[in-house]
Amino acid sequence: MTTNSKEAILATARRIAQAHGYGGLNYRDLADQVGIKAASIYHHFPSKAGLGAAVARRYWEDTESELETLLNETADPISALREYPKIFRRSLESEHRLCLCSFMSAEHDDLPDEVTAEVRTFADVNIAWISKVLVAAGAASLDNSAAQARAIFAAVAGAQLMARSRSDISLFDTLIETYQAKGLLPA
Amino acid sequence: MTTNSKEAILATARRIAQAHGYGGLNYRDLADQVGIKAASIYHHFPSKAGLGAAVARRYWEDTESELETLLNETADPISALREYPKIFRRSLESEHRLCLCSFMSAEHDDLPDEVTAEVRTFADVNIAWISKVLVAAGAASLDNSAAQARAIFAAVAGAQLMARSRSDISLFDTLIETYQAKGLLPA
DNA sequence: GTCGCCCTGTCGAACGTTAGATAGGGCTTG
DNA sequence: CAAGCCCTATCTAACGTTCGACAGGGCGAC
Repeated sequence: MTTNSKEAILATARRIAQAHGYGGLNYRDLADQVGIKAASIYHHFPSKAGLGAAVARRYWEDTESELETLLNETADPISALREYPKIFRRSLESEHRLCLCSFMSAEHDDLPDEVTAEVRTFADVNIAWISKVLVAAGAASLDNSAAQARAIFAAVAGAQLMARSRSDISLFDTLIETYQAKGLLPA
Repeated sequence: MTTNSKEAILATARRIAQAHGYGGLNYRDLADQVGIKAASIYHHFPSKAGLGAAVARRYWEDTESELETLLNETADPISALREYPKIFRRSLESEHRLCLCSFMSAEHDDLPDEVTAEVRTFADVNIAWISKVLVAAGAASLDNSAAQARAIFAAVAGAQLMARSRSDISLFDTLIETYQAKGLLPA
């Protein structure tokens, strides 16, 4: 039961932040959901800014390994790219949650610098992966793969945001299908 | 000077909400920027939920007339569509502000119902306009124009969100260019 | 072995600040 | 005078944060 609290705090804070943002994350609700008291959180995370940064860092670390697993376990790069939007879909499936990076991007002006840095890294990780897979699939050249990767990332994030605002996962699916029909994503 | 306060409150609240969201909008800062006292706002808006709804409603009303003007003053529908992303670009230009609808979509779970309804209408207004112009331009058929319009709206909103998180307007421009290159937007 | 010490994890209680909201009074305009 | 508008003053609730304390385990000194 010792170090489990720290992991439980991280996981729960991530869930809350995906639904309510950094500003909507508060120590009392977080502590309640973890099953400890608010003051106890300070033993593991000395400030909200540090907690937010730790949550965001863990978020992109998890995403990074998830993306690598996806690439390794998929037959070819094109199939991996086809599966990519499902990562965002899964957030919607479980409690209408948003990509942490999207929410925190909106909150950009009110975020501590250490949090902003981790949010930026999340986008970097995604873009680097998409870019790499695009090149491997022969769907983009080296000099324009980054631009295409950014477009894919922004479009998928926008689709998730819109689907969430309508509480309609099928809207996310049709948006992705339209992107595919237009050639922004591989069909 | 009578009704000017109400308009000033609306305009200032809109600016604040575009930068900090509904949750980041508070009566004291709003009153300070308007040049009155916080309690005075209650004379015009009896609750924060009502204020938020009024701001969002005014936002889509302004956008609706702006879109009609754009369509009327542009030579052809295709040109109007090409100009469409510039509406989102202008928000970025003035103080890195986000589309109010995007910010409030992220905050969806914490929004009063009356605010959510207005946010939804903003998206509806945009999609209806894009859909109409797509058909007029012959760029989409009647039965799939709505899907394409939704994809355009979501992608442009995503581009704005991403550009803002990097504080880089040129990133927005290159994202739009990539959308155009892919045929999601008319080139 | 056991005593004393420190470290870890958690807690209750309170801090100062700020949130939205209210009551009541005083201008100004017609 | 009455209505519209804005004020001062205040409230309750919630925020992040701090503090002192307590339980339990590990560990070296005696």
